[in-house]
Amino acid sequence: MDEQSRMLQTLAGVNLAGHSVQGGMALPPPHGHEGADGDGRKQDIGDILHQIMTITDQSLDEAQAKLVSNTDCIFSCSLFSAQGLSIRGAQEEDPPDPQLMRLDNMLLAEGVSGPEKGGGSAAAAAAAAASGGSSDNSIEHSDYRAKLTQIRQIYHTELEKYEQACNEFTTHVMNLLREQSRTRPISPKEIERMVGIIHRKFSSIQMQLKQSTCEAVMILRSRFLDARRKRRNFSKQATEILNEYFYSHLSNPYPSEEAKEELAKKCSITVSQVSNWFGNKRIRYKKNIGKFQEEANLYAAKTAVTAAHAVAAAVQNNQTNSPTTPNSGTYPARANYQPFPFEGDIKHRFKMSFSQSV
DNA sequence: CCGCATGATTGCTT
DNA sequence: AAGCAATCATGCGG
Repeated sequence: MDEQSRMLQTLAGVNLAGHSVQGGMALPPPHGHEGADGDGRKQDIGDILHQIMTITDQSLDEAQAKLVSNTDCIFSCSLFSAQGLSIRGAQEEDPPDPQLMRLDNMLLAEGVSGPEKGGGSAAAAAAAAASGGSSDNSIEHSDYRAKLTQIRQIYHTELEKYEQACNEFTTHVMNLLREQSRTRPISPKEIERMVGIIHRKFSSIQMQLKQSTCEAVMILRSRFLDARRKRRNFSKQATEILNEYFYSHLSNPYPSEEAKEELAKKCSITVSQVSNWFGNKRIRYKKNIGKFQEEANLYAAKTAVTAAHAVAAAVQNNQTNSPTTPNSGTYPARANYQPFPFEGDIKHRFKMSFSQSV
C-alpha cells in the first residue's frame, strides 16, 4: 500500500512537477498572479494527487475489508500478503501482462467478472466440477452462491469506483495541461504519455483488486467446497443399504456402474461417493476381517430374513409352484455361502481374500 | 481431550 | 480408467 502510493506519487509527481516547473520557468504566468502562481499550480497538482490517492487507498481498504469479512477475518493475513505480492508483480511487465490475464481468466471462470445473472450458475458449475463430481449439496451450495454474489458485487462496485477515479484524475490532469498549454506548447505525444502513465498506475491498482477478489474466491471455495473439510457421515439408512449390498456380495463386492447408480439414488448420495464407500469398505474389511465379522453376521442374518420373507411372499403369490424353491438367485440374499465365481481373469488379487474370507 | 470411525483425496499400479 | 493403499481431516463417543 505504501509502496504503491509512493510509486503513484513519484511517477505522476515527477512528470507533473517537471512540466509545471518547466512551464513556470520558461514562460511567465499568463495572468498577473505574480511569481506565486507557479508554486500555486504545483500546489494544486500535489493536492489533487494526494486527494486522488487517499480516495483510492480508502476504497481499496474498504474493498479489502469487505472481501475479508465476507469470507473470514482469519484469512486477512493471507489476503494482505497476497496483495503485497501483487504490488511487486504489477510493476513488472506492461503491455501483455500474463498475470493480469490469468486473474481475468480466473475471475471470468468463477463467474465474478462475467455477466451479472448467469455468473452464479457458471461458478456453481465450475465449483462442482472442481470438487470432483456433480455433487449437489443443496444448503451449502446456495450459501456458497450467496457469498460469491456478495464478492461479485463488491468487485464490480470497486472496479467502477476505480474507473471513475481514473477518469476524474485524467480529466483533472488534462485540464491542467490545457491551462498550461496557453503558456507553453504541449505536444499531443506528451499528453498521450501522461494519460498512459495514469492509466497504467490505475490498472495496477485494479490488479490489486482483482488479486484480492481471486484470493477471496479461492478461500470461499476451499471453505465451502472442499468436501474433505465438510465431511459428514452418511445417514444410518444409507450405510445400512450400502452394507447390505456389500455383505450380500461379499464374494465380489464390486458393484457395476448401474448398481452404483441405484445405490446412490437409494442413499441420496453421489455415484462417486458410492465408489469411495466401496473402496474404503473393501480395503478396511480386508485389513481386518475379524473386526467386521460381527457386522458381517448381522447383515447376513438381516438379508437372510428379508430373503425368507421374499420367498414366503413368492410362495404365497403363486401357490401353484412347487414347494421346493431352490434359491435361484438373481439378487437373492445369499447370506453365508457363496458360489465363488472365481473368474479366471481375476484382475484384483484381493478378490481372493474376499472369497476366502466367506 | 483422546482415540477410533469414516468419508475424501492423492499417488501409484495394473 | 478403476481400484488399491496410504493419508488427511473431520465426526463422535468415552
